[in-house]
Amino acid sequence: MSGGAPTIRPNAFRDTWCGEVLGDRVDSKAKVAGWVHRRRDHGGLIFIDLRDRTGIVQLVFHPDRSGEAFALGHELRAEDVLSAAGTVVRRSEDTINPDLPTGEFELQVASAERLADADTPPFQIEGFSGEVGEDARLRHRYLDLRREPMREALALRHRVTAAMREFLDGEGFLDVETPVLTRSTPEGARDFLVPSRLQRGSFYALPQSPQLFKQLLMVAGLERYYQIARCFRDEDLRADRQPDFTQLDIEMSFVDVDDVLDLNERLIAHVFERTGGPALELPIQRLRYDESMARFGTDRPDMRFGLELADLSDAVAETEFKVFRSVVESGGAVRGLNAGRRELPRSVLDGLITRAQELGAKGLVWAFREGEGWRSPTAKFLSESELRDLNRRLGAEEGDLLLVVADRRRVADAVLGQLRIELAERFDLIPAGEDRLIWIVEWPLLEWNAEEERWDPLHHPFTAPAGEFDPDSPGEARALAYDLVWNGQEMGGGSIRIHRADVQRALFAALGIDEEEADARFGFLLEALRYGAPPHGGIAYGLDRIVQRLAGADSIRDVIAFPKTASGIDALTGAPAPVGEMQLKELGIALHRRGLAGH
RNA sequence: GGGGGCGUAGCUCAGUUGGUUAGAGCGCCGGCCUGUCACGCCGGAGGUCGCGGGUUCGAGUCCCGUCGCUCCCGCCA
Repeated sequence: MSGGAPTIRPNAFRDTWCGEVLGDRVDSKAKVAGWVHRRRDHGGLIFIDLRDRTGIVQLVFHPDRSGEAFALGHELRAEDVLSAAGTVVRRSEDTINPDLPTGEFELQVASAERLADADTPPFQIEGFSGEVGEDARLRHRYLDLRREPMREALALRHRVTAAMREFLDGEGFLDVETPVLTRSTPEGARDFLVPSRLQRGSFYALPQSPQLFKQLLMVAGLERYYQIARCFRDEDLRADRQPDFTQLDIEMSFVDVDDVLDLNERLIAHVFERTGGPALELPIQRLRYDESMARFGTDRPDMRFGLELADLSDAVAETEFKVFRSVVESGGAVRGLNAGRRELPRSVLDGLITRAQELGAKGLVWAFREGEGWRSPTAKFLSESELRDLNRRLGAEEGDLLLVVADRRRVADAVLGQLRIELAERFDLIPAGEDRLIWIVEWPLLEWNAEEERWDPLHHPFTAPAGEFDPDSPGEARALAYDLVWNGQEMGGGSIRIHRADVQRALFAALGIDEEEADARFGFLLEALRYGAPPHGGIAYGLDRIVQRLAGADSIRDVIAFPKTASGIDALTGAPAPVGEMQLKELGIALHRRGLAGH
C-alpha cells in the first residue's frame, strides 16, 4: 500500500492495521478492524480473514478462549464489518500461509464486535476467478473498489499525482485553482453548459481545459503554475475518453521549447521512478511531425516496432496503371508498407482489403515480392522497371508481403498507419515489456478544413508560430508545439503561446475570426496581452491515461474511482437525471416535449 | 449519427438442425466438521432466457422492433 501504513491512534475500534500483524507484535495484544474477507468454519474452530486497506490477517476463533466471540464468529458473513481484539501469535511451521504477507502470524481472538451486518454483495469481492461485468461493478462501485486491483489502481493514481506535486513543488511551481464555472474556451470540443439562474438565458461552460486562465496567470506574473485540473468535453466516450477527466496542467514564463521539454522530461522521469514506471533515458527522442507522418502515417507513432511506410508516388507517376497514375496526377499519394516475409491465405489478404476500405481507402493492393517482380493480381498492370523500383523503395526481399494504398495523402497515411499497428499485433512484432516515449515536434500551425473551407488550428488558436507568421501562406507556418507519445498513445501536448496581442489578432484573422468576434469572445485575453505578457508556454497531460498505462489497465475507467459508462451515464447515481419543473422555471428553461423523458 | 459484439440463476457462463420439467461452477441458505487459508463433506433454495411483437403444433434457439452494456468509426487531443 501507498506510503506504508499510517499511524493509528488507538480507540475502541482498533489499535493495529491488519497488514501490520507481524513478528514484532508476537505475544502482544492487538485490536484490528475491517471487513470479513472469508470465513472458514470448521465447526469447533473458525478462521476469519479480516481485510482492511493495508492487507489481510487471519483471525482464529477458539471456543475455549471466548465462547461469546466464537458464537459471533459462527454468524459472521462476507463483508460484515468487524472489530476483534486478542493476542498476536506465531503460527506453527505447518500452518504458515506463504501467500499472505502476514501469513506467519495470526490473531487469537479474545473478544469481537460486529460493527455492521452486511447483506450478501451482488458480486463476489474475492475468491472468484472470473471477470465480473463492468455494468455490475459500476452500479456498486463502492464494492468494486474493495477489490485488490482497484484499490491498487487508486493507490497508484495517488502516487502519480503525489510525485507530480512533489517534483513541481521542488521546481517552484504554484498550484493555482481556476474556475469550473467559466466561459466557453474553444478547444474544438462541444461544451457542457450550465444555465445561470442570476443571469437568465446565459450559460456557464465547464472548462475543456484551463488554457486561457493559465495564460492569464502568466500575465499576472505567477511565472510557474500547475494544477491537477478537472476538464470536461461533451463528446462520445471511448475506452480512453471520459466526459470529465483530469489533466496535469502546467504553464511557465520566459521559456522556449527546450526549456519546457527539459523540465517535462525530468518530471516524467521522476513520476516513473516514484511509481514503478519504465526507466527513461533522457533526453527523450524527438521526431518532427512531417517525419512522423512520412514514416508512420500518424502523429502519434508507436516506435516499438518497424513496418515503416514508404512513398511510392514518384515510382508510379507515369505508370500505365490508371488507379495509381490518376491519384498521383490529382495530387494524391501512393503509399506502401513492407510487412515482411509472410505467408497469408487469400482470405486474410481479402480481409486486409476490407479493413482498408473500412478505414476509408477505396482499395488496397497486396503483393508478394517474387524474383524482380510481384506475385499479385495487380502485377500485370505494372511494368518490369516499375516493379523493380517499387521493390527497391519498399526494401522488399523475396517473399515479403507488400501493401499499397493510393489515395489522398491523408487517407493513405491514416489507412496504412492503422494497418501497420494491426499487422504488428497480428504478427506479434511488439516486444513485451518495452516502452518508447517520443516527442512529436514542429507541427504545422494550421490545417485546411476542406468542408468548412477555412484554416483550423492543429492544437488551439493560442499556439505560437515558429518565427514570423505570414498570413499569405498560412499552410507553411510551423507551430512551437509538442506532443508526448507513449507507445503510440498521446499522453500530453502543449506549446509556446502567443504573448503579443497583434500576433494573436493576426492568427484569429487567419482562422476567419473577424475583429468583432475576436473581441466578443476573447477580448479579455487580447486586452490582457496588451498589459505586458511574458513569453510563456506549457503543457497538459491526460492524467487518467498516464495512470492507465502505468497500471497496465485496458480502460481509463479502471483508474477512475467513479467513471461514466460508454453512454455517459453514472451507473451508480443515475446521472444525468431529469429535474423538477420548479428548478427549470427558476432557470427560465422550457424543455421540448420530446426531451422530457418519462413526463 | 453509423458499424460490430454481448444480454440465460446473485456472479461468470453452457444450452446441438426449433422439441419433454432450461443446466454447470462460484456465491447464497441449512446440517456436519478443532488447523483451515479459493477449507472439506451432505442437503436445499434460486429463472419474466433484457423487453415488445411475429412465424410455428411448439421459440432461450428463427424474424422484426426496442432497451441496456461494450468496442470501433464519425466526433474528440
